[in-house]
Amino acid sequence: MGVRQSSRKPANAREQIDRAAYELFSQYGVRAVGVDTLAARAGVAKRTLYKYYPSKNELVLAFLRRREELWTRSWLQGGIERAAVTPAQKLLAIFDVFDEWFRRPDFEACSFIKVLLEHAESGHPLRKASQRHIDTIRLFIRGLAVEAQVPDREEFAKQWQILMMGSIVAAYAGDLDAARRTKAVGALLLARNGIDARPGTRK
Amino acid sequence: MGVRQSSRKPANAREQIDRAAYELFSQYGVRAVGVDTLAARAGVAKRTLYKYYPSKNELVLAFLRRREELWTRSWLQGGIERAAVTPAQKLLAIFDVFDEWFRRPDFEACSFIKVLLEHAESGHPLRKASQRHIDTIRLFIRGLAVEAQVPDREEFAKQWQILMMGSIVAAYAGDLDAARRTKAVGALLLARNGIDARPGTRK
DNA sequence: CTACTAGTAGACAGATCTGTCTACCGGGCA
DNA sequence: TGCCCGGTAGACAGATCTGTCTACTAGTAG
Repeated sequence: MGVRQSSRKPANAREQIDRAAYELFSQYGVRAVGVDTLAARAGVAKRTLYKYYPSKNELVLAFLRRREELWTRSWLQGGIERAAVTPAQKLLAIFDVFDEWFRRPDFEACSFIKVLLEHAESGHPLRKASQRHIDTIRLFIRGLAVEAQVPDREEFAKQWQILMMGSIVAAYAGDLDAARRTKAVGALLLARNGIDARPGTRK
Repeated sequence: MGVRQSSRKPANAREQIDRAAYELFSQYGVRAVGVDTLAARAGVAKRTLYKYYPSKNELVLAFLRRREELWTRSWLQGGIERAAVTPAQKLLAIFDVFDEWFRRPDFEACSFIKVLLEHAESGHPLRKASQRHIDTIRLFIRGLAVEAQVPDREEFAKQWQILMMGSIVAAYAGDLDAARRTKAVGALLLARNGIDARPGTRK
């Protein structure tokens, strides 16, 4: 029975694996999902999975890379670019994008934070990878800060990321308005840095 | 050999269990620590453990309660009371206490956040318990906001907690100065609410 | 046709997880 | 003396976890 489907859907087993990993890991966390569950969800034999990824760890690393591509770049950065024009407006638009995200019934929080908190051992490859992905996001913020001509870019970017991560955790803890609330604090921080993000310019 | 020690250290098996649970769960997270490891660390038979707690879940709930007592009340609230006098100063002192915490080599982040993020299922008892413990902290903040005569206490408390949680995650991701950075943002938020926390009054 | 490639199904090993159970020990107490 | 009580050590059941392996199949290229 299962045999027949192989000809109907031979479409890259690898892509199926990556998709399933993305769905399951981002929703439930990497510790909570086993490779059997994963293979089943991907509609793929466990053997095939281990052909592409020599260990679950490698698969998780690939998941984190995919998360950066789909979540960080496509969804977050893309959403911001679409929503705002000036760099200061883009910074604030992060929280508009978050606002919609927090209200989705399947809101899953940030995978990088989740993986980071799941691994206490400081040298663990998954922990280090999560840190790097978090750094990547901060570098993006820093870029916007530079464009916005914030005096101390580094300090500002770190503060802004603290706001972002705090709002995500708060939303996961049940505060659906966390994005709106955090945006207000962000506006204060921008103002303190001499940036007025709400000029007469439309949108 | 192990027999002899029982008479030397009969001191409440239960207390030993609670201590071990606190150490291991707070450091490594609840999913990462099994009951065997826990019983071994407590120097107690697994049977004894299951006598006091009918399941691991119950043990984790007890751990969270203990965490609230030791971390939230004793350490955090106690530290704040000791460090500051006025409510506004107390709010800012949170980040002084955090600053020292973040620099400890065994900095373990917030157990409530960890447990929350480890359990995706919205109705899960551990998730709900974590949310309640996070609520407790916010109520404490809210109390300080009331004392400080902040106009909108609820909104302020939620924003302040976002700052707190964001700084903890940032510190766990490697930013040792997260507390100092966040304190600066907190000062902005206080100022916006008409509170000047840095009067001539000493300390 | 042959050989190769990509994949399947699923058994298996060995570790680890939660939770239960038996058999035992030693001190306090009536 | 006899009995209970708190605790120990560790075997066990059954699930689940990562990772390996065999035997098979279907499609494709030469």
